[in-house]
Amino acid sequence: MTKNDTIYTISDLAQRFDITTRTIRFYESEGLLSPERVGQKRLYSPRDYTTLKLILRGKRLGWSLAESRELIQMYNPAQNNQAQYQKVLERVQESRERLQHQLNDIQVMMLELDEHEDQVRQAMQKT
Amino acid sequence: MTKNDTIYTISDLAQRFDITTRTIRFYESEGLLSPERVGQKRLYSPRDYTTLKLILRGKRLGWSLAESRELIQMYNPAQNNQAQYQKVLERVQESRERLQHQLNDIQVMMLELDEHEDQVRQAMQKT
DNA sequence: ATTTACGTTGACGTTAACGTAAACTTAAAT
DNA sequence: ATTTAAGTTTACGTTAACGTCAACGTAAAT
Repeated sequence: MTKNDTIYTISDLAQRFDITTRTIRFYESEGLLSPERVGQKRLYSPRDYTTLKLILRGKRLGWSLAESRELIQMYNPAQNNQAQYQKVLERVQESRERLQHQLNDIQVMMLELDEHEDQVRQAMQKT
Repeated sequence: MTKNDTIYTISDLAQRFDITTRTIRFYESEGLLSPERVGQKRLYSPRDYTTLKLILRGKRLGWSLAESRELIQMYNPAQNNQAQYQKVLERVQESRERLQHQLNDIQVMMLELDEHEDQVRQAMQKT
């Protein structure tokens, strides 16, 4: 078991993900991140890094911060009994279904783009 | 060439798409729809119907109304010269790339869900 | 004739997701 | 010792995408 103990400052993360520090602090205030503190300063772990990556991926798919928070909590190993585990599995399934729906929407959109490109090309010929 | 001349009232559309009439009027005010008028009343064509479907599909993918408006204009046959056609083709390509990126994000998310489900199931076993 | 149902145009309110600016602290560099 | 750079909290501002009235028009049903 190797432990990756890289540590990021807030501006580190801001640069890497091309967002502002304000955004990162906002996510924390919304309960999506909880970095360590050394005095006043925030210090971010690799775990925080991947959490942030997850949030931004969610944003690109139109997920709200509230939805991403659900996802994050789902990934957090805070469960211990069977009932909790079962709930997590249900949440996983719900997320999968949402993604599947989005995937379908994308395919439809792509088909429409294909058709339209054909039409445009034909119209170009006739000129 | 068969012509589908079905006509919808605003509440027709609202029911079918499970949105409010306010939303439909708002989309019009934002330049996404432009229904016919009979007196004061708005009347929607099959074309308006598919436009609305496109808008809502976009929303499920996190597209802004401004982005959907671009799409809609792209689909509108208002172009006539080669330069215009060429621009449309470029727009089509940009949309495709965005969709492709989103599709990739979805696949990554799904893989992570798979992995996590495995982990949860293993943890359940050990109990 | 008057409910009733559906439509219209303002206009102000709300929420999510930050932006922006002020006032202050702390650590490193000159 | 004091700039300089990065960080902090607090608070008000902004934008997109509608929600929620209010006040009114119109057409069909009783």
